[in-house]
Amino acid sequence: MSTANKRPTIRDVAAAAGVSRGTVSRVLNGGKWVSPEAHHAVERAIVEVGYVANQHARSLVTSRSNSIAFLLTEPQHLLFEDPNFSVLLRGVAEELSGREMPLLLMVAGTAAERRQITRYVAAGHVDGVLLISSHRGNPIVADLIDHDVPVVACGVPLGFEGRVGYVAADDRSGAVTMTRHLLDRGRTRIATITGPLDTPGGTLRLEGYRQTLGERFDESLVATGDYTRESGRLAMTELLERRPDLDAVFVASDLMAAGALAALQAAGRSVPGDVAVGGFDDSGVAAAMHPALTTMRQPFARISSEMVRLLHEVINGEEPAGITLPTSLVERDST
Amino acid sequence: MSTANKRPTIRDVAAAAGVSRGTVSRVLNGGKWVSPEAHHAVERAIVEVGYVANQHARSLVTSRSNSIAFLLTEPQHLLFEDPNFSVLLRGVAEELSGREMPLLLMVAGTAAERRQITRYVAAGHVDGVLLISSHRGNPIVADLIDHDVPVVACGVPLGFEGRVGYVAADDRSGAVTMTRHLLDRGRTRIATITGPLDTPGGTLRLEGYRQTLGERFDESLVATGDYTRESGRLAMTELLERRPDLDAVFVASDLMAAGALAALQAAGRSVPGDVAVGGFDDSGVAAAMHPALTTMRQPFARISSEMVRLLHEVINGEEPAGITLPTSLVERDST
DNA sequence: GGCTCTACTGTGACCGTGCACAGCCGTACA
DNA sequence: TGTACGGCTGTGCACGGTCACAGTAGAGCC
Repeated sequence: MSTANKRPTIRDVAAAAGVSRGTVSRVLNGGKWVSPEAHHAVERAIVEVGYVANQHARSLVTSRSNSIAFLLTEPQHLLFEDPNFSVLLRGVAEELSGREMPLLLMVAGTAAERRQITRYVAAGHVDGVLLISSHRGNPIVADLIDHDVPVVACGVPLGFEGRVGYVAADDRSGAVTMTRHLLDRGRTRIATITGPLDTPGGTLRLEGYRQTLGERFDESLVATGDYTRESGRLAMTELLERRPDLDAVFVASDLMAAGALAALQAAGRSVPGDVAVGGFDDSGVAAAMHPALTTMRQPFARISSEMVRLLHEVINGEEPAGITLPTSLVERDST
Repeated sequence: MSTANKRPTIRDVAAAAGVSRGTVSRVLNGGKWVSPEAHHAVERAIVEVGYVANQHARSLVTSRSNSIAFLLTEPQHLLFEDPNFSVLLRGVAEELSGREMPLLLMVAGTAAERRQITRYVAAGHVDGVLLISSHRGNPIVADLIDHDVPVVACGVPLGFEGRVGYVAADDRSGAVTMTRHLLDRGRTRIATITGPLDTPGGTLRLEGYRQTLGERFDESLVATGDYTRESGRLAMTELLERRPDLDAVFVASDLMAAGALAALQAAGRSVPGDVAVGGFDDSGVAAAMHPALTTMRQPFARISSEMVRLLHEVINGEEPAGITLPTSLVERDST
């Protein structure tokens, strides 16, 4: 429309259909208590005048924004490097596009951003928040809880269990599966590179590993990274120094596994000949590595859709639930 | 607030400050024509009652949403794999958080999504669109132009030049710089792996390469990929078959360069000994490769902020401009 | 015929802002 | 003293919807 005509309103539709505003509104919201003829006339009028509902007017009276936020609270280098965020974001966007609900992206890196976002969200500008936050006791989570904002987290929200809903992969049993897999391959000195221990992926995957090894667990085979590629490289180097006899390593993320692989190759160890390497996530990098990485697949698509579904439940007044989804072993060439 | 109190409105602020709604509104929108005492009283009252403006009510009367959209039109595998999108997205989000403007993420993968997004955007639910679209003649761009939606594209919008604003890295001269760099290194049989030729990064970088080689340009040294890692691997394999004597390759993206590197290593060629490899983007993968990749750095942070700035200009009625930003050579170990 | 009940329709109030307009007051100037 | 004017303030209306409520019409029953 290059003409400066105003956008058609519900009144224009009503006039075109020969009914009242109320009837049009009823058709728009489910169409109950509307006669078939009126229903039909309204629908024809809508396409005829090219009507699109004004979301602001609607939100003003319903005090529902019909939008949700995707809130990132990790330092920015992780967003850059870690493909999991992108995958989740894409999954959520896709899930929401079907419901005609826009997704607002917010990044709470600094304390100032955190305050601003809390204000904005608490003011009711979004109906709920999908939270990507892994570190224990993240203050923005407390802020959101204080303001009664519906929240669903990705991964167990350490320090806020029971107070916010979450969707998580089963980190512990995934680690059990991978550790068993390495044992089955005949490995006896299995090391691990964990994520930060104040994150669920860090602590739960370590627990699964420890629980599987039982008596054989040995502190000297444990190193900790921060989910970056570089930290994986450093941790692997450290492990090789400390325990040159290790013959396998379970790395708590694919990206760190990529770093570990580089360290192993730099040290002249063959994979999987000398050392078997198992990852976690099955993110895009896993299959592209050389050798291709055996890893635990997280069901990201399902995590996305469950997060959206659960958030809608919470928005509609349900108590926040916790959903744990199974992971699966993807065998490739590194074990 | 666990109490069910309603959110404070502009009337509550007016009452608390002992002035009228109009005065509060004036303070909120610039504060002109307000006495210092009134101004001060209103500001105190705002924090006292914890007032946050209702964006929906505001949008309803101003018919401005105070939000913009980040619109992705590429097939989803690119979003997964290509880190450039994430970097841009992060940059834009950061730029906007300073302006207290939310960013809506939309993905137009299918034709249905495209129609839905066009409807939504044309209905005025966002003030403007930051467009990530590279392929020539993308239909959604035509849709947006038809509906007079303010648009700023990332990269020259082939087929719509002059009709939408854009911010782009100087692809052509970046390619010239890299090709010259390879010549300076004493290479004489320099191949190239281009992006799709209906994208600016594909065609302009090829032009810069061709222009620099002049007489020495040879069709048999050109192969085309689609910006994915795998396509880089395939193109490199093809080039090696066709021209086993090549001693350098300029790859139009880092991700394809990663694939090319894998193909070279698989073929037993040393880098940079036998073959020098130059990339484009300086995305996260460049420094992590072995050997670390020499590449042309795109100024992503600046591209983000210029896109936001330019979009605001267009929203405010300025004619859409085109901004071209310089790239810079980052020398590492692959050349 | 009067009553109730169901299925549907129209009307007016209201959501929380911005904005045009009118009004007020004090000062400067004729 | 009257008048014009600039700085500041309050009020009514509009934005485009939803929702509660009242109202209508027909069917079924006594």
